[in-house]
Amino acid sequence: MSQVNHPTGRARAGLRRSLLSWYDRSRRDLPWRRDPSPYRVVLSEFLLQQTRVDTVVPYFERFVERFPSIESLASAPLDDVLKCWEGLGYYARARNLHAAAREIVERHEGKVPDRADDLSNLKGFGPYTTAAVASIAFDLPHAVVDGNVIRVLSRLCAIKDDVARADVRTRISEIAQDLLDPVRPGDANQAAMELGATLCSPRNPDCPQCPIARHCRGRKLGIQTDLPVKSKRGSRQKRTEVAVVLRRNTSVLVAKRPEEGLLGGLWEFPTVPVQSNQGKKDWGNALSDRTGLNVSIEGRLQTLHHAFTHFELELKAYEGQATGKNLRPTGYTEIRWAKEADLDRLAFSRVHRRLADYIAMPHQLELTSV
DNA sequence: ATCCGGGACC
DNA sequence: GGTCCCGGAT
Repeated sequence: MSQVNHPTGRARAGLRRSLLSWYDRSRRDLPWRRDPSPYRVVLSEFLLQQTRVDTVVPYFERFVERFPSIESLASAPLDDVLKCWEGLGYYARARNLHAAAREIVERHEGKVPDRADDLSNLKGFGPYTTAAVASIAFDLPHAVVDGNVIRVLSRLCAIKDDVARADVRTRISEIAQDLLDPVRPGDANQAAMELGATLCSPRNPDCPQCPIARHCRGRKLGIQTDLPVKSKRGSRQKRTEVAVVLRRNTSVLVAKRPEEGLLGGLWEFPTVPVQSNQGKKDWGNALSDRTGLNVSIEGRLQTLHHAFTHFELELKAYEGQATGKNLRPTGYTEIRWAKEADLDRLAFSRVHRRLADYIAMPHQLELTSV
């Protein structure tokens, strides 16, 4: 059952040539492609983990402006990096990027290592990012395997097995490595991903425009839109939390989440999980425990919805009153009264940023927010 | 309203 | 295989 069903010999040479010449004609003009210095490649690849190009571009521009070099990134406080990352999601990536920059400065004289095994020892460098940086920054022949490549190759080779399986992933990696153009590995990798991101899209692949359509077994069999086969993700559970906006003069109470775990290191309005049989009294008690103040819940502001990977959050925001002086965070690393005008300086998750924007100007936002 | 796509790390 | 987010498509 190990028959070769990907292009070899002259077909492989033709496929490489068609893919690269399509890429040379059609590649998107992206900021990190204009100057693919190792630092810019590293930065772009971290930003691109789990995130689309269009979303990343403005973040990339802000990052290179704010942190123009590895050294400037390494010497910055993590809070500054998180602030720059705010709204992008998967905040562990920001922590990993920051840690990797520090490792590069401390152990590699500030130079991004130009060998795959050194790269893979850096924080946040998994198989994909290692191969991407090695090939794009240093022209080393390591094939990348990301979601785009999996889609392109499962179609090209008509792989009908569940791509969640480890053995199927291994097979796809081997095919990617075998097909990789050894002369221009960085461009060949980017070409494969670009093809997946543009023409070979998940729902409506534009096969007539595809430079390698004549090699594609999936298309020949008419099953391209059924590939790749992946096990379905289960339905997401729902969670409900209550957040409280506590004011004192022109300040608002905000708290910082622990560095590890969900939304690690981000600020938020004090929040507690709630059960359906609880009321304002219970929420106030829980928020008192969390903050060290004596909290009572008053009027409802808004209910916000937010989707995480494996649950959906319903966040009920209330105004409240607090008495007491001593702030004692529980389950937070820090808690403080912040001037409303200073909320912009702190890194919030999307959902708490929306709440912050709402309390700053409720009249502009109350009609449009959910 | 719901689903889907996208890597690292444990 | 579970934990980590958000935007865009449907």
